[in-house]
Amino acid sequence: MSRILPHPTREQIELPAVMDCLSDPIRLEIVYTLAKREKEVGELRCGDFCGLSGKSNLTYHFAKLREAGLMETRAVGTARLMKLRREDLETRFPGLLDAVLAAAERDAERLQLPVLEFTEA
Amino acid sequence: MSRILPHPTREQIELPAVMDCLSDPIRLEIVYTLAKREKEVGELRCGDFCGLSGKSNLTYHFAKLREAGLMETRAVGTARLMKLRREDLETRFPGLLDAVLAAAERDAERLQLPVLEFTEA
DNA sequence: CAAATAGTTCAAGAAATATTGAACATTGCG
DNA sequence: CGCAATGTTCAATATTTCTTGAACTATTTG
Repeated sequence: MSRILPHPTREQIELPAVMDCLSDPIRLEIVYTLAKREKEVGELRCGDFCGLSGKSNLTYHFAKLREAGLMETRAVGTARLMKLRREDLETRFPGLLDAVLAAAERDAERLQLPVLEFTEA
Repeated sequence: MSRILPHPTREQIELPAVMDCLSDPIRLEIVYTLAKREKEVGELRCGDFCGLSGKSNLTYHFAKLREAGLMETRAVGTARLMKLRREDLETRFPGLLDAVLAAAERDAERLQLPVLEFTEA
């Protein structure tokens, strides 16, 4: 379990890698969920997505998202807390993430995205 | 050479397929070029992209773009004329294409996209 | 310390994508 | 008609990407 997870700097974020991340159903759902719930809870854990796939497969997708610069991961105890790199993405590619999220929202049903309204704790 | 090329209707355009198209360097360059040059020349031909790859490979990528609903292809004589389905994309996923194109424009050099300023005929 | 929890790593296999080249089809032109 | 030009098709291969499970590491808790 590596202590230091490599993240690209803002400038190192590449468009094709970002697009590729968002073209995969599992990763799109992760990003969508992260975006939807970041207002309530700042960060989510790996385990919050166990419904999507097995743990090792999730590790794989999370690595892709992190390496592409879409999210930031920090280790806290035995958990990994993740959040979207909204600002970096917005600075690097203005409007892109929002457009994708809005598109996903529109097609939520078609994409079988989770219904995440007011999940009051 | 099939006479009838299948295109999805506007409503049938799927987000993951669109994102996937735009995550491939060759296809992104095609879309970018199409977008940049549609003001001068309405449509481009397959042959206009021979620099990118071999003809049969281009046929493959064009099919992906067409089947994903990003572009429209019509046969004129022995040529295939293609154009972006801007309106359909804008209606279906507002702001998405523009955000991607703007991102590509910003990174044109990094992505090694062709310099397409005023190519006066 | 022992057990439980959370996630990683690695290797293997499955599946999807991309690339090539040779043969073919259509159309335009002399 | 016959040849050149423009693409398509198909099959084979190469490459990449995704998925799985077993073994492992680190951290917390009792």
